Amino acid sequence: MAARGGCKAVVADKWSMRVVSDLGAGPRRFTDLKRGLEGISQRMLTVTLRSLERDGIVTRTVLQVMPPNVTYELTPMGTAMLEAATPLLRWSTDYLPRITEARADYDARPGD
Amino acid sequence: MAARGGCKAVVADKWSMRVVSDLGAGPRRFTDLKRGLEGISQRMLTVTLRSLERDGIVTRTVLQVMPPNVTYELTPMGTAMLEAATPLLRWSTDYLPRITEARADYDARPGD
DNA sequence: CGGAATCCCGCGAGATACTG
DNA sequence: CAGTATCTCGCGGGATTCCG
Repeated sequence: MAARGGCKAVVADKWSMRVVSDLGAGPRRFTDLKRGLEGISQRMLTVTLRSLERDGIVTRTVLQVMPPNVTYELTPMGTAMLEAATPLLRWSTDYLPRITEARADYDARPGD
Repeated sequence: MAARGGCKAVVADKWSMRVVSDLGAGPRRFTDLKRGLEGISQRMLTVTLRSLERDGIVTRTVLQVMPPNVTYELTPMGTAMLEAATPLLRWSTDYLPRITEARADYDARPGD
């Protein structure tokens, strides 16, 4: 998916799907998103949001005040993407236990 | 999705989804997969397949002959994953033109 | 608050060579 | 054919600092 030229594909990116998923619940501010995404650095959130904005997945709305107020929101295209991704997200949560189990089995095998 | 401990998540990996997608059409041999995946190196295909096997997404069947004959195939879990991913795969092909366009727009903007 | 800029390190991954 | 082993390099991404 659109992976040419060193730019990362949306779905092949570690954080993009999670950000989009979080934004599915409605518009969020930068700091709120950061709080929700355990383990993301400030830099990566910025980079991820810029990329999503560039791809037309989210909009960025700046209120010129002090302190700044920046809100992110899914575009219709972003909403469509989240809807398309929902079955896979469900699969990942449903099957996580089985994957964990499969890994344990694999790692426990004689392995020569 | 199962991203703890330095192991890469299946969907957040550059090649996993494409391999699974290719295997959706039926069992394939190593070299056939490699031919189908433009740009993948031999090493990355090996690594990707090992990871998918470990996660219980594909099976690896070895015929002990010379030259070797190794066939990969989706497990039921792998098939379930592919089915869950289908809407997102469709989205990505459907919307690729719009993403490309959005990027061009973004890059063409005054940019301050 | 929401960034941008800079520094820096580890690992992701290509290239190449060797094997059952 | 289908790998493994090694070496190497680039860049993904964390930590830190500064700014409007």
